[in-house]
Amino acid sequence: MLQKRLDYGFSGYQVPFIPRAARSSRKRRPIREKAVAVDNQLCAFDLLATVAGKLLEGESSQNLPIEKDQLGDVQDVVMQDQDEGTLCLKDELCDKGDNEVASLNLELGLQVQDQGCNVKEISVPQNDASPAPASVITSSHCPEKDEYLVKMDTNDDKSDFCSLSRSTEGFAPGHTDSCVPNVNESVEDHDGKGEVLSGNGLDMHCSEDPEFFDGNSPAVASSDCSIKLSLGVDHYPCGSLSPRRDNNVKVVTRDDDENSSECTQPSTMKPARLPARIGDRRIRKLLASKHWRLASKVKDGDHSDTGLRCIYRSRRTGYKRPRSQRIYPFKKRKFYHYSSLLNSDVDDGCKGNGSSSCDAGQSTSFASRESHVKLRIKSFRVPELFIEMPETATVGSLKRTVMEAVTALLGGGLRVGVRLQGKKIRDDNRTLVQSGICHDDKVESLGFTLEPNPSHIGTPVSSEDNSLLLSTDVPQPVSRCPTLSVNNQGASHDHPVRNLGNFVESDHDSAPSPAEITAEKGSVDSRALVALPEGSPQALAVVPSHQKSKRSEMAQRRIRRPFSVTEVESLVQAVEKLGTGRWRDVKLRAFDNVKHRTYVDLKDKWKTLVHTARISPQQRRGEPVPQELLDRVLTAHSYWSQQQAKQQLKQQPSDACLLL
DNA sequence: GTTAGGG
DNA sequence: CCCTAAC
Repeated sequence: MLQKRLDYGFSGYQVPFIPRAARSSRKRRPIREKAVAVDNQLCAFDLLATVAGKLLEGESSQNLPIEKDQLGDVQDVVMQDQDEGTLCLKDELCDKGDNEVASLNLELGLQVQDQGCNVKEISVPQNDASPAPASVITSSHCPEKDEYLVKMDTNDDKSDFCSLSRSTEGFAPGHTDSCVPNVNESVEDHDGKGEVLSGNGLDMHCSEDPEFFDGNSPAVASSDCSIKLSLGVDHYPCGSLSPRRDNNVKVVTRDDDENSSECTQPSTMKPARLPARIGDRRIRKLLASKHWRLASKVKDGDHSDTGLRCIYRSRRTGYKRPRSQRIYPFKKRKFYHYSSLLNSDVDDGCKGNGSSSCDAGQSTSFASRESHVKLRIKSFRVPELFIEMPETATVGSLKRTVMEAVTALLGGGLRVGVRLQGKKIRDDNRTLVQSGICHDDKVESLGFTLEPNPSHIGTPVSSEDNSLLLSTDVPQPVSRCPTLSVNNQGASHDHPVRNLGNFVESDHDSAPSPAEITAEKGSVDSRALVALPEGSPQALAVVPSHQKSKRSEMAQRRIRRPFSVTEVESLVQAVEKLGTGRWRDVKLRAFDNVKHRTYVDLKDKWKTLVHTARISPQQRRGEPVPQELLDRVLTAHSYWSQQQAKQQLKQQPSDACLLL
């Protein structure tokens, strides 16, 4: 049966939780128009592209000028009226009545090297709670003409999946203007009418209705790989698309942890060759389980777009969390735009045919002839970024921050993982044939993931500019724009007990680093790349987008700041002295100058320390705490527990007396 | 505002 | 870390 991919909404790279300008201010500039212009004229070079491209050329991102036209979408939303770093975020972005959050949208073409690797999409999941690592989802059975085909010699065990041949592209320029598919239509298509979402069937149109894009109307979009085409690079005519469109990487924001593939612009890039991260900014992913939970309820209950909802559900059986509420017109537009392109191209292929026939054609076309394996990387998923900045930060710094966040993410030690039928292929020396990556049936379940590179994890991050610290807890425009104050390192108080001097700058130490992000994502990467089984309903990705402001309405969750060993040491020492139950004193004693550690935090930490000390070392996670410390924890805990018991025993009699 | 404990 | 009850 024909599967179609219905995707909803995310065709952009979003950096959530940056307060967005209020509607009023947004109106000042016709975002939509601008976005369209940018889209159609293809003049908005991806920031990402810029980063990656420049980086590939050896330039330091620090010196990367972010031109306006390169940041089309970003500035449309956030950087209004700004002239390089003079506008206060606070003024324009934070102190607004509506709680909407801004989204930095990076979505442009990535014009990197001509590597022949087909990166169809980079999606940035929104949901941090789903630590889905970057992932590449590939599918080889149904390349469209605008895709790159990964062609590999099955005997070449040294093959880099990026060094592959690529197919030509053939975008019809005329399609660039039509981008919004009719939702219902798409739904029907998916329902198995076997009609390929293409040219006519996919009569997309650009809706100029802002509301349409405002996240209130679910929309659909792209054809999935399930649309079978006969393969072969040769089949496809050279693209007439503008050069800019070529080698396009789409950055898509997603907040689900589900694997999904999306058809977007073909592109090339060298994911693994990006330089090391820029580590001096705090980037952090936000864990907000409760928010998501809440949003989830809303999603399930409030959506009346039945059709879409159905699809949504059927598509995402393992769905756990709501997608982003922050969907913006331009993003969708672009997305649809891409979709239409792709879909229209499908026409030329085996239109309306089931997958089987095409698959067969494919397998014979290359496998038997050249013993090559052609892979199509349908989607790259890059972990989401959360950025937090002080409201007083300048727009210029915001730009730099975003730049660095993206750079850090892309360049910060990502490696490629290969999965076949859900199983990780670890042996790099095996040939494709040996690994079973040679028959199309297998290739279908082949997936690539962008995984955190172990060698990069733990890269120390330091910041010399506190005003630019990135962190994650800023959904709320004003209330919590963190005051990342510069800790006065020299201000050691004359406390009776040592006030861990190194805690003073603990904002640095414990602030999340890009490495942390990747690490966290990686911890769950096993789910990240499950190749989409053909015909599986998950080919659909329709996302309701109503919960737009649900999250922003809630107080944001603080960033997670794991206790360092030093902090634990200090905590233990204080508790040994003061005992449990006097957390305020503990705080004052040992963490007085550490703002982000409240006495509740200390109490919680002690709780977990006790627990940690009781479990086997194998069960422990995170930075290992020296056993010596854990022993002290247990000792102190038991001691003070006894003391408390005694206290109560003492009081008991008196209480009895009082009662009498 | 603190403390304690569940989530 | 969050949330809350209880103090």
